Amino acid sequence: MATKCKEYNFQEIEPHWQSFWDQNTSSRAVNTAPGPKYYVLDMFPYPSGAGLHIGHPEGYTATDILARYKRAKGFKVLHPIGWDAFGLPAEQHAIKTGTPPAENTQKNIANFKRQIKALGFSYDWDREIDTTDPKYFRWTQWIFLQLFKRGLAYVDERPVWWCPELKAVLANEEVVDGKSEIGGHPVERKNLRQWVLRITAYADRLLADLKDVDWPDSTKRMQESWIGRSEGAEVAFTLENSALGTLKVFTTRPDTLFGCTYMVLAPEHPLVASLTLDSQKDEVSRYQKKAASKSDLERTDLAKDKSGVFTGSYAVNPLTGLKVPIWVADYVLMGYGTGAIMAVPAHDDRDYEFAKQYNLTITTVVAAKADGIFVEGALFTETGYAINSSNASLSLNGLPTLQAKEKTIQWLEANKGGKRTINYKLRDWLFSRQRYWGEPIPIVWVNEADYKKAIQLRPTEFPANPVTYKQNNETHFALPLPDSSLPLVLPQVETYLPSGTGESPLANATAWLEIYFNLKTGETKAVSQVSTPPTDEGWVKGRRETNTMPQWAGSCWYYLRFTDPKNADSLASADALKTWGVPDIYVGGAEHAVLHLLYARFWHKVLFDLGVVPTHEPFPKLFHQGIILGEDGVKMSKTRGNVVNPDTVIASHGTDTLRLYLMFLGPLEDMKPWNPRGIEGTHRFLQKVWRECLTSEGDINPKLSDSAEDLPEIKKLLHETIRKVGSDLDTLRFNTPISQMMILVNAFQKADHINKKSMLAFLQLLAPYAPHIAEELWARLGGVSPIQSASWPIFDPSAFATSEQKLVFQVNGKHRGDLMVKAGLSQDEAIKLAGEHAKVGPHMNGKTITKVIYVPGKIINLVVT
RNA sequence: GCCCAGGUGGUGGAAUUGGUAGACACGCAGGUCUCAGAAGCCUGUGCCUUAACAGCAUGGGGGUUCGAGUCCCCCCUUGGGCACCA
Repeated sequence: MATKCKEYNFQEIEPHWQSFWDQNTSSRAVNTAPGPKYYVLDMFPYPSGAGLHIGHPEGYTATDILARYKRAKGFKVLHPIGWDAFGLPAEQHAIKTGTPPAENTQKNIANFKRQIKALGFSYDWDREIDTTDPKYFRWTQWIFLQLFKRGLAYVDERPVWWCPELKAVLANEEVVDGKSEIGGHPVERKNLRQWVLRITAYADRLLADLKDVDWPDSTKRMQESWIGRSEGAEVAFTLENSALGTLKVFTTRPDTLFGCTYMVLAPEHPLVASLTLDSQKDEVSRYQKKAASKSDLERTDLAKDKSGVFTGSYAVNPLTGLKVPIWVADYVLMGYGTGAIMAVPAHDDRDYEFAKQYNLTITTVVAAKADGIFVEGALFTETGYAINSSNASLSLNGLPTLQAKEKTIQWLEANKGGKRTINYKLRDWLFSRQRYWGEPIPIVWVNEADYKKAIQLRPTEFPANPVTYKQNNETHFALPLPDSSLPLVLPQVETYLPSGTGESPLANATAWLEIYFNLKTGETKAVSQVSTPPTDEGWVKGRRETNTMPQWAGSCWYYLRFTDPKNADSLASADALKTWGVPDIYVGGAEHAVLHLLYARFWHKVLFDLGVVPTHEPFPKLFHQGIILGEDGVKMSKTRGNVVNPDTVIASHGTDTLRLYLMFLGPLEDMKPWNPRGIEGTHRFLQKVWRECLTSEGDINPKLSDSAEDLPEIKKLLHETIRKVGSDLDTLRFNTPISQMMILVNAFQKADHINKKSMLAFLQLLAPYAPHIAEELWARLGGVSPIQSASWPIFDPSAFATSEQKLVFQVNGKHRGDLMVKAGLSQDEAIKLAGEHAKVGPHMNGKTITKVIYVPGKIINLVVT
């Protein structure tokens, strides 16, 4: 039932239809519904305390348009939303106020939900998910255990930001200019025990499978360079002190091995201590200390000047047999390759710069041309031809770089001096946070004897190699919780402040932390509440993991949960996954181009290997909406005071106007400034639509006729509009259909009568963009609600045919005039008309036509001299 | 430094992929209606000059073509990403 508004009263109309859609479950996705499926997904938001800003509804409007369009086209549509609700701000708020983060998070979710509902998005609210809900994160924990079982999760000492003053580990964003964000205290790097996921094991597949997804090229390229695959060789250099074994390096240019005149170790390299001669000890350890105090950022920031110290030791170049000095320098990173390099100063900028600084030998072994002419001691980093590169058993001279590489690798492999290797920039994923507000990691630490007992009882749940760490000479073994004891929920704590030892606040939740654990049943008892330890078989004593998961965890698989959000037996049923699969389109900001999308792909591939999901990629098609800038052309921010709140716009102009305007602003993918004045244009458009349908008394406009045929121009325009709206939506162009609809309505306005069916068809085209007004007018003109259940209009190509076409005249390529001509005009007739044309003729007078280019119905170009 | 995407009126943007540059809208100016205003409607609006024609114009310069915003080369510039990855 429509409202009875006389004027376009959006404040009445919008809530009215929102509750109608709610009651009619218009946007519910039904697994068993007929028709092809269409799964359209937004990147779900983090429900911050600040509420929605105008950037959220931009992407959400686009996906809502697609959802409504596809429903009208007969698809069964899955269009869900949820909350990525673990996160640092909630924790910081909890520390400040003492309110449990869960409480504040729920408050923020309620506010986000209210705002999103006011925008009229057709989400299936029955499928709403919340990553902090134990029913949800039970499966996040389950996936973690699958990773653990497959040896893809391990613990390692990793450096984190540590603030001695606050006695807390800080996240990157909590460190500003080397000081803690809170209080401005100095921070340092400190090694702490961390969980790490072995994403590098999937590096090759994460790279190769990019070819199978339809993503923006820039995003693919970012992932490619993040993974950073490079081919080369590992070369083992014999050390002068043979007791120390060999020094292994990675190089992408094995062909330049003859030109290696020194070597460099990263300051953290394990061989530094043993390679440093006594005479150099002081200098080297001073250098190491200096390097350690610098953060990664500083080390790369101060990259202009190279620095390093000589260890006093030498290695032997396997090809030249010459002694090469071994240096320590922080331009070599421990985290990449082997943490040591062979330096070829003649053919690498960094080595060249370093060699110049410390007067090291520079030997040229590659020349630009095959004739071997080169400038001694110059830098040449490109590929070319090998020179000065031969010994008794190998000669590369004259070979182009590519072949020289191959030949060197073969020689190395034959002489056991090295091997072909592939290296990745990608590092394993640091997966733990020393925080309260995250998914608890479902691990209990036990001693070796108890671990062995556990393996006997539950042999399938353990990785091939136990995950352990050592503390105070005691080795702790990671014992996974059995499935039956998930979810492992967060305990209530008295304070959300960090424990002070570098562990999370969970380290203070003694009753939760120190437990007796039954290996068979998963049952637990708090040590503090048991006077005598249980002695029955299966009980062991353990300490829970105090780290929690990072915020990425919950967002790594949420798109799967939407297919079956209430399932208590699995993360989603095979049937639901088969019905809905993965999103047909995924829309979100480009700021997640690397991390979220890479992590989600990694988990998806693991789940694929486990047989849980049927596809090897989670997001076959991805689209990034651009950022909406403030009125001043700068990114919106509270401090600048240029933030636009959707609530304000909805109150003043209505959500239909807002949605339409967000799309009208420009291509979805572009970065574009918000212009508060422009919104009037789309609002006027909707008012014009209203007036064309209804009189000022709210009755059907008498110019709408049940019987009278439209004029051919109107008919043509309507069908062109049907075609354009459809084809543009299919190619994700959301701005141009609006212009076309405006052109149509301008024509409606000028016509003295319109066939009512034409107006109804137009309302269907408008409905995905401005669903409330379209629904209202549709009902007032006698349509059956909801409008999306009426099948999408089909355009009739015969309506495009006209007897007259506009022909453009050009003389020597310059536009000189145009004329409506009959269809099928011959070239000779066209030339004749050109000569007679008042504006075209004079340009031809007294000249000879030497060439004619005629595109019938479009253009004729006369070349004259 | 390297990689990527852009640069079109006063403003946001359009241009069927080599065929009328500036659609559609904002803004502005004039008109109509009105006692007056608002809303609506009509007209105009790239630049320069003009009575008019013409000329110029898609960041700049060159090229290909009958014809270039669109294709090619060089340069400038804005934004994004990476950054001692051997």
